[in-house]
Amino acid sequence: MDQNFHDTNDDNSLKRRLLINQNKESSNGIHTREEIQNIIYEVSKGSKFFNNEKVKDDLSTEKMNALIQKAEIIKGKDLVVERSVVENKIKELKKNRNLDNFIDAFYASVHELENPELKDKPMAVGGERMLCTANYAARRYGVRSAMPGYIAKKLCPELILIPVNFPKYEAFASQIRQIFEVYDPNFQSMSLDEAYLNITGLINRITVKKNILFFNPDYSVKHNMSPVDVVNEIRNKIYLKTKLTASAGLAANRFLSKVCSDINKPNGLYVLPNNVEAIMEFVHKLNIRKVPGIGRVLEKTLNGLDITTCGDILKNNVLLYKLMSNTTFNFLLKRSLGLGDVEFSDAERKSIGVERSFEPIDNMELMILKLETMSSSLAEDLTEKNLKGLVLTLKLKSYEFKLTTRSKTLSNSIHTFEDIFSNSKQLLKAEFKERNFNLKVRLLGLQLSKLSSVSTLNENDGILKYLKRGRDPESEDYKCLDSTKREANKFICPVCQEIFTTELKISSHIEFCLHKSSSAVDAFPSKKNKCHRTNPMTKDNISQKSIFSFLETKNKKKIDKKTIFCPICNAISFDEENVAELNSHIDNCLRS
DNA sequence: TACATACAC
DNA sequence: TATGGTGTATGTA
Ligand SMILES: [Mg+2]
Ligand SMILES: [Mg+2]
Repeated sequence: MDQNFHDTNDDNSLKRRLLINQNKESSNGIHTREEIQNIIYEVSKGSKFFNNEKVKDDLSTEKMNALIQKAEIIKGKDLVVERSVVENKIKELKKNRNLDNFIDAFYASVHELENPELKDKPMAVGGERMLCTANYAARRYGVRSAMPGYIAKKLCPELILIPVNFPKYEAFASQIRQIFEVYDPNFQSMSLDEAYLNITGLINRITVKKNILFFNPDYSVKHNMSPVDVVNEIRNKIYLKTKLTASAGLAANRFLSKVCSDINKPNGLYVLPNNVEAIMEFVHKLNIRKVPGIGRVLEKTLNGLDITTCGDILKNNVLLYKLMSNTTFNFLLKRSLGLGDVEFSDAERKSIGVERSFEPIDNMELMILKLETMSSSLAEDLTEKNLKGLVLTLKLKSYEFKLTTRSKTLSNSIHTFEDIFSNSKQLLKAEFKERNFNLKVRLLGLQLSKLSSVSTLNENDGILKYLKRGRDPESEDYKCLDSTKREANKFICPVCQEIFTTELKISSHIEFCLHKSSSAVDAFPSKKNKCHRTNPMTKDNISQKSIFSFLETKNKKKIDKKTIFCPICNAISFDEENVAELNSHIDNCLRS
């Protein structure tokens, strides 16, 4: 067990908190981890930032200790029912495991874009106040992205700082995306330097170029390519085109492939075979912090319960079931079984905003000037994306790093500079008054949410006449959708019900969907019941005719519903088809 | 609905 | 001297 989290006397917990991005251990480091930790701690000590981190860390320690106490009580109990509920969940998850997909996670080493002469010298991109990335020579010293440059220099006095050149990185990223597009038109880029590709269909029989499908029934035979061959072909093309190296992970879902892509950095590939034994062995010893979605706080909490690996999660599943929220438990359980989330594409934007840090100011007129600039910038972004928003949020960070947000729902959606500026001024003035005109901030931000589109599209064009446009909250057909979102310009695939934002995208998608089989997806739909994406490219071809009959039956309500009573309280009943709701109820019933 | 917190990149 | 900006999800009241 990690003693650090139980002992706050020498600030070990805080030290670890300050050690951002350091969890990725550098193999041949100059300093030990403890040395790095102490240097950062000593340099930071006493600053406003440090003091705020201390407050937050103490709060999270308190919460963790409360949870540990609760755990002690639970451990003494006989949890027969809970155990069986969890076992059933596991059974269900295992039943739905999908090992048919080949998901590829890429990470491009963009820091290699800088001067080749600097390759062997410690170099970081960014400034004295903040770094974006660092080369491997610098990482050996403990220099990491998201670290202030001046602290990095304490770790590595000879560190060379290179100013960021965003357009340059974007240009290279765009080149790489052009390569990705050929292999998976629905690839997801997570940032400039990271992306996921689903190459399953490519392995089977289909290839795509510029949104046009090419069917190659004997693709894999003709080219004799394995998934690994495809990944290496992509990495090679990236290198030839950009001279950048890329590391990659290949596995059955995004969670696993992402973790894998981190193993052979830089310029390497790690393959996790698509079989249950290999996957279970892999996650058994996987450190929880490596799991996307587990950050420093959840790591600390779980460590407090003696949980450090995904194997520990599985071992303690009944305890976690009682201790964590439903959502968190389901998430953890899935990861401990090597399962990812259902894949979505084209998730709609939910907010758009802008924020800026500056030398702390306490003068309202100066703050209004900042708001003016940001309102203008936000209005520009909204125009570009054709959006308007109903809720305006003002974000303030005090000179002591305390965060506050103030929001209001407007009578109408807004998108112009004038509307944003005047409403943000009102929010700021109200806050000033609220604080008796004592307000000193180092950051201001504006955000619009509850977005809708300004323009409209003709829904009777092309394939759209077969689709439902927008979302009708009254309609049973859209039961799987979140009824709170009612914006226009959503195109819903009639086959798998996936949502798209443009006609082009859905037309392309439907082509895929028409050829999918009924194979299982990775795990089950998330709590929000967003529409899942089945494997779009698999073996069984479905004829055009059968698809349209499928379309028709899809809209018919089911009859002959059976009723099931909650086995715990026996008081509430559910429809047979509403298994998710029943499960959720049982969870709450057991927890209370 | 409003706000805070956690997380990714 | 000095610790980012953009966006999503979730818990709580
Ligand atoms: Mg993590
Ligand atoms: Mg990145």
